[in-house]
Amino acid sequence: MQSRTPATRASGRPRSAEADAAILAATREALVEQGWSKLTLGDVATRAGVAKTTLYRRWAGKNELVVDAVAELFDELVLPDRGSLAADIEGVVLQFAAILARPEAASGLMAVVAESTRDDALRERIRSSVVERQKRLVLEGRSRAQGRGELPPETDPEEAARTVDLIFDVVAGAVVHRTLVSGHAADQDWVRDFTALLLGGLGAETRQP
Amino acid sequence: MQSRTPATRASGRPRSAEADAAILAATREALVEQGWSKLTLGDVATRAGVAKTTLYRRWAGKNELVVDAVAELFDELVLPDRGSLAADIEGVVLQFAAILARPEAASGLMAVVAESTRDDALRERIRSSVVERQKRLVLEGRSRAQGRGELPPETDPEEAARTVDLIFDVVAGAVVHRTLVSGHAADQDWVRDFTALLLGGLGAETRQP
Amino acid sequence: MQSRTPATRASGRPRSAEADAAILAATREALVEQGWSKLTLGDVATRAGVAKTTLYRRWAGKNELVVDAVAELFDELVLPDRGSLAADIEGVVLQFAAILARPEAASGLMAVVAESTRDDALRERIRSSVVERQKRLVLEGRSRAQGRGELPPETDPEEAARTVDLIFDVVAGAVVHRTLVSGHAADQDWVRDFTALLLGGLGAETRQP
Amino acid sequence: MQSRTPATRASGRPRSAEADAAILAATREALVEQGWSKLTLGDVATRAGVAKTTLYRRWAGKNELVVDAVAELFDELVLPDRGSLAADIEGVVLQFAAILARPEAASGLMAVVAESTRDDALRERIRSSVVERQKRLVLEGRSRAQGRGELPPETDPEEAARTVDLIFDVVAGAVVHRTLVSGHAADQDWVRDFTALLLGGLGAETRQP
DNA sequence: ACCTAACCGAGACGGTACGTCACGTCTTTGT
DNA sequence: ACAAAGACGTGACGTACCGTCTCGGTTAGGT
Repeated sequence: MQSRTPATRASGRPRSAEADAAILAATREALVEQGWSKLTLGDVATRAGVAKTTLYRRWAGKNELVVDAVAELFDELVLPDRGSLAADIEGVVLQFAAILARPEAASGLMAVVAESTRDDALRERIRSSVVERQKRLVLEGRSRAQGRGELPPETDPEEAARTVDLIFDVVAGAVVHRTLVSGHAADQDWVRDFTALLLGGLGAETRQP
Repeated sequence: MQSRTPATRASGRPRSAEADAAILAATREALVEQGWSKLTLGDVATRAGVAKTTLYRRWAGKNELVVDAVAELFDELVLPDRGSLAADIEGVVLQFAAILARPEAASGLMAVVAESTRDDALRERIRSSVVERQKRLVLEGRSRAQGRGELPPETDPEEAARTVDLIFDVVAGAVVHRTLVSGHAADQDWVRDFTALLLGGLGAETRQP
Repeated sequence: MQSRTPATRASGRPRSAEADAAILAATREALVEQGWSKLTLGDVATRAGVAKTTLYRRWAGKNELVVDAVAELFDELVLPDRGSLAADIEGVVLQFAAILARPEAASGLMAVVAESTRDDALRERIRSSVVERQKRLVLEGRSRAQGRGELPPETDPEEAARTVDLIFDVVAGAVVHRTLVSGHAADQDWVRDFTALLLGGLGAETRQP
Repeated sequence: MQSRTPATRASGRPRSAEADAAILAATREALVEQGWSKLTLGDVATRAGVAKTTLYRRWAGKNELVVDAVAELFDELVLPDRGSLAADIEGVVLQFAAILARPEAASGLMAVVAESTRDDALRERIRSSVVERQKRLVLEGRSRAQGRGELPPETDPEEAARTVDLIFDVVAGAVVHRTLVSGHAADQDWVRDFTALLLGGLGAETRQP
């Protein structure tokens, strides 16, 4: 995790860069083993081979640390090109569901969302580093579908933005609710049903004046 | 709350009935003022005019207490009869959004959902006392729409159940995501867009078996 | 145990006589198993097959209960007639040491003595039901020794009383200290040495007015 | 108090030296005001201007703390040189009685002795830090008396040790019993009588083969 | 043969203190 | 100059007993 060059002595502060990665990895590891509420910063520091002070020097607290640790997980999402809008959506929703099914994501993400209801800065941090960052997938999917002729080009840019937001709320919300609240896996069958509903709704919506 | 069996002889001093109500009210009050993470059971006990031990005698911990306190909030949901399925859905979704916008609901609910990712009993408690309990609204709405001829009578009961679950995941999930993650109110306009998407999707789904 | 006044009308159900004995026995049992500091009145009540209320109706608290429970132990002391004052003393001191070596006596007695340093009523209760009650042994021993001609008849009654008190303090104190503080058994050898010292001291004292 | 080994590397912030003294002083203060059974470690910590955790970091519990707090009291004992063995003994016994008459000593000491009947480590702690530590007085008194010719030089070292122990049990035990159980002060008169008895006994004992 | 008052068991109640844990801050020493 | 180690004040935790208070039910007098 930290020893890369055991030959060269590390005088000064060569540590800084590695420490960040080690801490975030340790945070995810601790989330898996203990879950949000039993995760302690002291334990994270120990796992990362770092002093507690070092940790506090870089993050304000548990919330901020976990947001950063969890946000990295979502960067692995990619929009597959399966030939049709429906298939593309199904693919990315399944990936999203797979990430959410991982204990470090589920436990950590919901907890910081809960905290963010009383902490605007935290909500903004979540929005920008988790949500907004993945909106690229919706945009990319739409433009690809437009290229295929499955969707008409948007006319009103403002309404288009509203639709992106709506889709995001529906997709992310439904998968989260299915996985965490209903307690069932968002598996192939469910994703197919859900995608059908979503596409049907979008079609209907776009058809209406 | 949990006593089901008056069959067992009631020996000794009976539990105070008022205490339960006072504790749940105090819990909601504390949720509003402090939020989940700063809510302490000692404080709740004090607010309720009750000893900490009394509280622990009835609830296993913070999680269970908050589930019960929050669950009561959702009992006030009613399905309005506005003449059309779309209007009915808009009405109940707006009510749901209004409850979620209340700080005691948002903070508490998300937190216990986060906790429930590592505690199956807690998830089940949430499901049965919050989610399942409100599924009545979907059922009632559907049967009313069927009466009006807006929806065909279901043929396959199993598929019908799956659809109810799907609707619930989509509605609850979308509203929660909109309110808590995106950080925008689920207002009239948004609800209208969302309802249109949902109904369109359902129509499309039922049309193409 | 303490009811002296049958003057007050005895209406209603009378107190169970068996309960008293059961409670005191249970107290001693609990003292053996848990020791003073871990002895709880709830546990004593359970052992005695009695409700906590019954116990509190009869004793003011742990201290008073333990004094009564322990006091009974010392009633089995008898002054043996072994033919000489020295032998008599050795006999009774050995008996006393044997009682003190029992865990219910040691743990309980020292604890209530400690408590009695801040509670005059408790000290008086200890004095009257434990100490004063056994002073009979000193008196009996002295009169027997006088009968044998080993001790002269007392001339000054006040001084005689003072001597009895002194003997009691020395005997009881020394055995307690040997057993509990020094942590050694007050065995045959020690008792012989101690008795020699005591008798020598008494002889010397009475010789030199 | 307990740290003896500077051999172990001293890393991290060292323990506050002042805290130890403040805690022991606060303990004695609380013993005076509340007595053993109402003394709480939380209160001691508050009085000492120290956190409860600091206290628990250094002492295992109430018992150990009180032993250390009380032990310091006995360090002020000195053997006066009054010219004769009897006078020396009277002097030191009076000092001992004066210490025992102080509420912090009486309440605390008896209580830990009571506890020690079920805790060998505690008894050993009491023995070594209270009892054994003051045995110096007996040794010094004897050697001084031997210098004066009041006592013969000991011949059998083993018997001499036994005698020291016996004297200690008799002196300490008698004073404690007089003070705490009989409830009378160990005043000048009583000490004179007691010393006479003790010296007479020792003389008689040493005279005997 | 009832009354009826005091007893009894059970167990919930408002409290207090416990001993532990994690927090976030602050000294130290070492490199 | 910064990092590790770890002690510090703070405050909540969940538990254990305390001594009191209902409860429903029992048990002996006194009438």
